[in-house]
Amino acid sequence: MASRSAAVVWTDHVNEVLGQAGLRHGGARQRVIDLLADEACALSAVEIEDALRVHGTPTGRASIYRTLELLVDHGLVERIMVGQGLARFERTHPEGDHHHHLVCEYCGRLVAFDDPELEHAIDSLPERLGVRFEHHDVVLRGACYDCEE
Amino acid sequence: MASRSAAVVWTDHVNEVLGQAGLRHGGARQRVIDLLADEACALSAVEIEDALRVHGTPTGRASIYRTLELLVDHGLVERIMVGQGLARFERTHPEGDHHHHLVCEYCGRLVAFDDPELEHAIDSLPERLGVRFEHHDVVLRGACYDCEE
DNA sequence: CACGAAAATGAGAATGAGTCTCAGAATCAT
DNA sequence: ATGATTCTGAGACTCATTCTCATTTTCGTG
Repeated sequence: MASRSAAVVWTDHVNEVLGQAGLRHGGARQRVIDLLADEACALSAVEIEDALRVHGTPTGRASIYRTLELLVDHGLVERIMVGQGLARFERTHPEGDHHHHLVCEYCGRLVAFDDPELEHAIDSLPERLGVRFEHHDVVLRGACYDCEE
Repeated sequence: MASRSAAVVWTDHVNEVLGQAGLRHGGARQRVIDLLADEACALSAVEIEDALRVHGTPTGRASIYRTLELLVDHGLVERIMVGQGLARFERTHPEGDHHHHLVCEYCGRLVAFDDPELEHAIDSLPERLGVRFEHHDVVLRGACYDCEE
């Protein structure tokens, strides 16, 4: 059996989760899902709106935001606050691996990284501090590889 | 010699740093500084604007944002992005100690915490990943002590 | 297949934090 | 006291995001 691409795996997973949640199909939602499936990097809602318009299928802003919120609520997409009131959205792996981001202050790019030591420090925080939390954002602001002088 | 309060120490430090930077005095700026000195918890720009108006000294929004940016640039105040495009501002200790925040998703409160293991993991990130960064935000979203069920 | 209740959609108005402009007021070295 | 420079603030503006509500689509059921 040929191995299927990560995009297809993710799309199937999304449709399964949303189907189990009792949601109906809809054109706008599927368009956003398909776009996120094809894009590896994090998109903003505005970029999604523009991409769909350019692709020839203008889609209402409200539907885009609704879909993104729905996907975030179901853990299918991660919302990354990159500052200045702008959010970017990126599909998550069904396996639940986790990574963080560096926002380059020079070129604006978003660089994902993964660090077991950091992850361990965060995971063990609840017991050390006695707090409970569902989500955590770690955003570094600095220079990406290309913008190092 | 009587020990002076943290607020006074901070205010003196701010005025010294700004004086060395060759800035002149100004009423609006001093009002924002005094308010931040008296408030231990993180304030948003809107809260500062409201507090000054209620205190009987309405202050222009532009001056408030200018002052906050100035203080952040000089490392005297920390900008905390609590999500939804809202920033909160909190004075830093001159000694440069560092802490992070938990945003309570139930009551909206901001709880500061301090954790050496997490701090170490972050501090050692640049050499492990080969990136350079100036700032980092760690924001947890969950339940504060009071909102635990 | 047709019906209709419930869900999805989208155009555009509304919101709200933050930014910008620019004319007038305040500061301070001389 | 002077005047170059800095500070201030009213309000217009930006722009991502949210809201409204009338219309369209979906899909289980008769």
